[in-house]
Amino acid sequence: MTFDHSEFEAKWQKKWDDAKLFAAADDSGKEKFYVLVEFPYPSGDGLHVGHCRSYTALDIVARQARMSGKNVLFPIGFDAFGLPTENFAIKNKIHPRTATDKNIANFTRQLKSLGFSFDWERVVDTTDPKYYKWTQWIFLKFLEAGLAYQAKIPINWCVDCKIGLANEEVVDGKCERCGGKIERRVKQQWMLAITKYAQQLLDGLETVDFLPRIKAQQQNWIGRSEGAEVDFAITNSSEKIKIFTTRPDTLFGATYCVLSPEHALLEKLKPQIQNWDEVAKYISAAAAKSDLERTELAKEKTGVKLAGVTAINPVSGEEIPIFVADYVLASYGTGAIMAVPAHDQRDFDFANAMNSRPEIKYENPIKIIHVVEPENYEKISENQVSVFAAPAKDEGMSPKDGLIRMLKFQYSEIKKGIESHAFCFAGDGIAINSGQFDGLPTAEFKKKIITFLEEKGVGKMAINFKLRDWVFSRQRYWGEPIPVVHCEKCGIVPLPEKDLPLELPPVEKYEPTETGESPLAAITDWVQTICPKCGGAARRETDTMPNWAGSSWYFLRYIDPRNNQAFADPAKLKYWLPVDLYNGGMEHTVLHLLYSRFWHKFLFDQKFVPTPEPYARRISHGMILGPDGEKMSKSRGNVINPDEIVKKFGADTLRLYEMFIGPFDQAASWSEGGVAGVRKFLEKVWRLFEKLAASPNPELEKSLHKTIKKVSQDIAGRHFNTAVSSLMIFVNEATQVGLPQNLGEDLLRILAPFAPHLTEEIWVKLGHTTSIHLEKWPSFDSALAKDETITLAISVNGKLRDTISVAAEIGKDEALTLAKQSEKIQKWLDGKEIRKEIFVPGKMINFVIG
RNA sequence: GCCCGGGUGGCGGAAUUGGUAGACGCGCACGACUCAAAAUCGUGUGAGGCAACUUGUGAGGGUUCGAUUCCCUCCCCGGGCACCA
Repeated sequence: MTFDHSEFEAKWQKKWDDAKLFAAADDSGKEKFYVLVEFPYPSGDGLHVGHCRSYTALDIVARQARMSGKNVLFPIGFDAFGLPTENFAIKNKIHPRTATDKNIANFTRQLKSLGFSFDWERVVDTTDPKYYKWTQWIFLKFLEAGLAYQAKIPINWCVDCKIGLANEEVVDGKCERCGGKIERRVKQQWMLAITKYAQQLLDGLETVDFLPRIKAQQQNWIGRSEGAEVDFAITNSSEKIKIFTTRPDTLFGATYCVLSPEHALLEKLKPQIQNWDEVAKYISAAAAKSDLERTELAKEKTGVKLAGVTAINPVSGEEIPIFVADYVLASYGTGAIMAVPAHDQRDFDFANAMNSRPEIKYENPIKIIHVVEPENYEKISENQVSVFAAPAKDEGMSPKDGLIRMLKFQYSEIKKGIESHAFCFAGDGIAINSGQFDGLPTAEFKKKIITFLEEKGVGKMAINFKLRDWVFSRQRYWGEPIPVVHCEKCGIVPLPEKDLPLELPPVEKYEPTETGESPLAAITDWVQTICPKCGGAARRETDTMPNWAGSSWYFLRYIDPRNNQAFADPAKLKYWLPVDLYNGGMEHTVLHLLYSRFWHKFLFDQKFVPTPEPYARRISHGMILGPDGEKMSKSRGNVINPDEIVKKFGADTLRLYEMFIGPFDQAASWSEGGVAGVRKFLEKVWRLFEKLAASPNPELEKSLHKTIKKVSQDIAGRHFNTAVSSLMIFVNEATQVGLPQNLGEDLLRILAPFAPHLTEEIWVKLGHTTSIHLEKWPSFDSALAKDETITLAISVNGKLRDTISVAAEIGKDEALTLAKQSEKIQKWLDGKEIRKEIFVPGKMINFVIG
């Protein structure tokens, strides 16, 4: 009557495994197709239904590609270094190696229980020394190229994890993993110079097919802005302030400069700064604040005016004050700015804050000089303007009109030479109060002023990125050891290649230390070593790599996973690269995805890989939320365990349900009822084959061809939900009229990638001796997939009034004649003049009447 | 504030070179089978209306013979970035 999935799912999984049915061949004459899913972090919690969504979708793509004659590489592995395992190991007093092996075994069991067509011959594990030998090797290449370096810098220190973090790992001022507090700590750290690749990482995005939101997020993170670097001379000093601005056209309005509290110039100017005590106090107060505090307290701007030191505006020649203020960041641009309070919101706020202090207000208030007038007042948006005090409300005038009236009045005063402290305008426009440049539109002004500055030797065109170099050191045990030694004589000495891998030593205690040193530092006989260069005493580096290291190149290792001479054979790399389709979570867009593109671009420049980009196409799946519509979490108690669904309903049901749940790239809530509905569909399929129809059915054959067409197109477009629904429609129809075997076999073929176990079981029951998964993907006959008769909609004045059934190829005249014969239509047309008759072939007719 | 998504029945969602809104599934109602229930099968199901018909895709405008789809203004939800000069 119905089927018991437990009777055949495990059976087929084992048979496919034993037969190595899905192993990719490196020497195939077929067209290659590399399908990649982000390899999981084998956590103690086991597989998440979110993994299943991603893996099932790409499994379908991989299976369909195989059936269509492609040589498919669909690998899987484990990204197993990382904090949760280490913390689990510490808590339960077991070695992280043991915990990792156990977790990998559990994940493998779960992945196999879902029937994914992974190539199990190519599994990689980032914590395997045979694997991380090459992670270390790539690190040494970075070192050789000068892109890995040590720096003493303030880093993001997670208090709970006791570990330094990259900027990318800090979310809302908190640790990306544990959500704990971040402190600033100055530490000697290994860095990777990802900023050297900022432009390439940006340009590369134009050459690949990434989902628009992924591309936008990467662009956002890289944060390129174009502008100018300008030197401001300092009175009575040979020093100068180098500033970066994106608005060099507002240079005539620069009425003060600001240095960030960390700026090196402050120390140099110390002898001239008359209020050094006050300045020093401000600097140390700023240093004590965390980044989060700095931005949280951003509402009120603070700062100190340097007494006895001023700068010279290079175009106006005006002497202007210098401030130190923490609204200027040391890490961006040159760490110093020219401030244009008339055209920058932040500078305007700061100027107002300072001008409210009596000692500044009465002595020497900050000038607010407007140098840009809006070109078209009607077009300005309200958020380009900020005002010191809201203008008086006028009866019957919209806020925007009030604003425009105020601006027009203010600018007429400004042009009379009166300074206005009332407002700031941040938009583009036409230059005023800018000497010879008056009348120039913003864009043109920018070009001209840069040329002018270059000729005068006080500035140049400049580009800045928000992207910072990658903090690559971690002070924990469970990561790849950084393969260098510190020699008193020779300095930093890389380990020779023959000494790789540098394995993690066994250790008694892998707890993090309070001092912020790696647990490895305590293993004296491992730390103390000899210098490979001079043979003298040396100390090993005790920091390890971040968990992003191993995942930055794993897709390369899949191509040649057992190679001991190289990370992969160049000929194999040339055959398989780039990855044709890569799917993963949105949460990795500015972490893993950016890092791995960076590593790949570096390896390309070093001629180790044949393509400049690793991934030709990147897509992303939406999250699966709990039945309550909230993110699944243990504390909410809304976690769905795939094991339970597989046990109760079967792997095919879980797979099919997760495809049917909604559009692949959008978030979707779990629904128990939906799972049951999909299971019912599969039972319907089963019953259909228990009693096949004897006679052929041309009508049903037409439907089948339509279904083949739709499913093929939907897999290509990754509309898995509608592919499932079209399969349901066909099965419903077949249930009504009976399914002949020849049509049933094609149904099984197109259902096979979705429900591999059930289709294999039925296939064999039909008497076949080879696997359905070796079958050819059916092609459809366009003539059969087309309808001979169609329903033509007839509307009057755009409103549907009747439908008629006609031949698909019907012409306009004939259709109109038939339409006019309809009683319903006659009623609407009766006594009215037909002004227009519109005929859309195959779709509809519209009568426009008076 | 800026940059991406998204807003359609009781629910998940379908339909966009503009052309019958609500496919498919869930839920619900009724019917068949059954002593009964479950399962299964069948019928119906946006709202209002006996019906003719009216109305309906976040709100309001616009273009069009015709708008979920295109344009303008705005609201709400989700994600990312944010004192980035």
